[in-house]
Amino acid sequence: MRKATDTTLRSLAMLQAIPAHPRSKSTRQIMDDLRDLDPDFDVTVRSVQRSLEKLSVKFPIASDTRGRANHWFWVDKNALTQIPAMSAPTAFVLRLAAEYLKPIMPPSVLRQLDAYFQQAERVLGDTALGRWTDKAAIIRRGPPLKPPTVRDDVQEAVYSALLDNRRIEVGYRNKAQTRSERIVLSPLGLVVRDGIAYLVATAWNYRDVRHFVLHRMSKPSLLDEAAKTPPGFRLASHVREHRRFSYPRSTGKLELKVLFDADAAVHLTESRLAADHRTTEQKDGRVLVQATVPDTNDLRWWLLGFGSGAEVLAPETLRAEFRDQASRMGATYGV
Amino acid sequence: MRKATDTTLRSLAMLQAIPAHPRSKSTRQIMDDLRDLDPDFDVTVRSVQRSLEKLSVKFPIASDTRGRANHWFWVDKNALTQIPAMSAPTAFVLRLAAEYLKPIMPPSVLRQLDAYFQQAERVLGDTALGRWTDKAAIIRRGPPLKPPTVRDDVQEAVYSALLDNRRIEVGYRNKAQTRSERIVLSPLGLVVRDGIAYLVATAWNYRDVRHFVLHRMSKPSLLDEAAKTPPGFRLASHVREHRRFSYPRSTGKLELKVLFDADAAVHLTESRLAADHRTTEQKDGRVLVQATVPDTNDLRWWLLGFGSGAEVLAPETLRAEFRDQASRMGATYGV
DNA sequence: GCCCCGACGACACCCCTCGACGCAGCAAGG
DNA sequence: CCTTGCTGCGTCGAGGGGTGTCGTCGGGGC
Repeated sequence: MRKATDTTLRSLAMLQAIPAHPRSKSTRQIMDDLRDLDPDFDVTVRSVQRSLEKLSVKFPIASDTRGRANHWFWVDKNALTQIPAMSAPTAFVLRLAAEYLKPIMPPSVLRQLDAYFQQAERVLGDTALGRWTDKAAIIRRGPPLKPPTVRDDVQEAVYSALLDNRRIEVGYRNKAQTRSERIVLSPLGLVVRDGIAYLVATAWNYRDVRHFVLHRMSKPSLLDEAAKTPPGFRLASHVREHRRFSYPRSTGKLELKVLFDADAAVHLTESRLAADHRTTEQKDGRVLVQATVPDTNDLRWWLLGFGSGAEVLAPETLRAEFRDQASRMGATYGV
Repeated sequence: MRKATDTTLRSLAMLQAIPAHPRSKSTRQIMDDLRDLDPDFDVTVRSVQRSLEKLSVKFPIASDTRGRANHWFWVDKNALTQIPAMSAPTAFVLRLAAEYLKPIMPPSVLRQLDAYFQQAERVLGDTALGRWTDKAAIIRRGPPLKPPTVRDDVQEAVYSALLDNRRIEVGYRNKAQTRSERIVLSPLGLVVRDGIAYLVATAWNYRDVRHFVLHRMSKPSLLDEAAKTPPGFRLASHVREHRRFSYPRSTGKLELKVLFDADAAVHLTESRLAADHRTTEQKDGRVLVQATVPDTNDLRWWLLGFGSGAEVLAPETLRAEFRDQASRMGATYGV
């Protein structure tokens, strides 16, 4: 009674229906999922059992007899096969990306992507002649700040809470790390800044939105209550307005005019500050950069970094700020 | 005469053996690859033909008759199925990563990973209740510099050249963008810094190692000659030594002591500058940070960014540099 | 023009998968 | 303790689909 069914396709769907290790699915549930996916996959339970058994020989899946039912799961969650296979250039880019992300993302967050990075490694291992560490380098500005570590269970729980829109209870240490108290949070969003992950949330039944860093959380437990979102809350505008994050100084834009030393200007002849970015070389070798940019604290921080290598000409208010900075620095260093 | 062969497994392997669109493989070659992979996959050419035909009904693969042979390829290179299926947390992290990488990687480079990002989007689209743009935000320091665009063909050719260790001929515009000349390069490595991709290479048969930015290249053509590597060249040490990249000021380390304003210190109580990083609060509210760090230009740039919010105490040589900077800034702004 | 190679249609064979049935074991409920 | 229901698993018969083989066709290469 074999119908015009495609075993290959069904096997593929089955492999995708099986969850990774900590979770698992009963044979029956896999069959149901399959039928939901495509009515053509409607086969006997016996067939599903047989297929699973067969696949388990060649794929790292295993079953666990709990009660009277067999529960299936992927043994090695890093085992990742994909179709089509990853190409060498893609693997290369993935490697670059991994290198990039390492210093700025919490390690436990990145571990989610380990499977991809490892596969990239495998692909390159097969293809490349030389050693790949010797073919690519990533350079970032600034000292290599080490992001604090986030506990795996915390991270997973926070993601689940965000995904399912549920409340979560965690232990939260205060800044001095002296004591920890349990709090119930309604997660609103996640913000990552310079390797530090903040959960934007409301506590208990309060209405005010606060920030909780993930690396001070412990012993998470997901609650079955729905998260309470303050009416009209939007993460994007919250981030834009909150001083801890974006630091906009005004909503307007600045008509920036800065004179850069030849050394410092090398950056800016290649990258662009804004769409209307213009550079003109001066007689004295310095480079005048003009651009319309948002008025933020970060802009000041970035410009200050050049020290005497960058002279702000306009707007006058910004020039005044820099004059002020210069005089205060002179004071602290006793010039 | 059917042996104990598994059609499902072979089909899966076949799908992986087929390359994505611009490239393609003949039926014969697919068969050979299959046999190389696993001797059990040894079947007639006819069977391979049949399987391919069947798979092409359900998968976006197509054939192209060139000469007398059929060449197979993936039509939609964004079609990516993987086993096991991507979990929601992984998709979320991938989204975060994408957001992170967008401003600092050349767009054409990132496009290699589109398939992954799109799949993450698909997974989240199924799972998430709300809109995901409203649940995660990435914040970086500094103004959003726009990286220059790299031509797709250039990028692909450069990667291939690096992977196969072959020479490459490209058109290269000079800095003023006035004229372009053809050069033959032996690629040694790729360096990405702040969104700008540099190909580290030697030109023609010269021995000196130079840097070529990818966004000034055009009309690439891969040559069949092997790349010439200067004896003893290692990208990692090259990057470390070359002043355009890493800017180490000395090989030693600095015993850094800096007083930060309370505002500025918020960063440093969470992230760590080095393993031996210590912070102690002073009576006046400022925070003393002590750490042993590498002696680089970037460190200076980063510290300068805080302006009068950070006072370098030790080492004395660095303090002298900052005093010098302060006086020069005072001069330019006429304090 | 000859020859080789690859695609493809046809066909027979038989392995492999599928559904069906039955039995055993376990959990829950009466 | 027995019954009921569900699941796993062994077995069996059927037939469909995968497989090798052969023959034909057509396009390049020499």
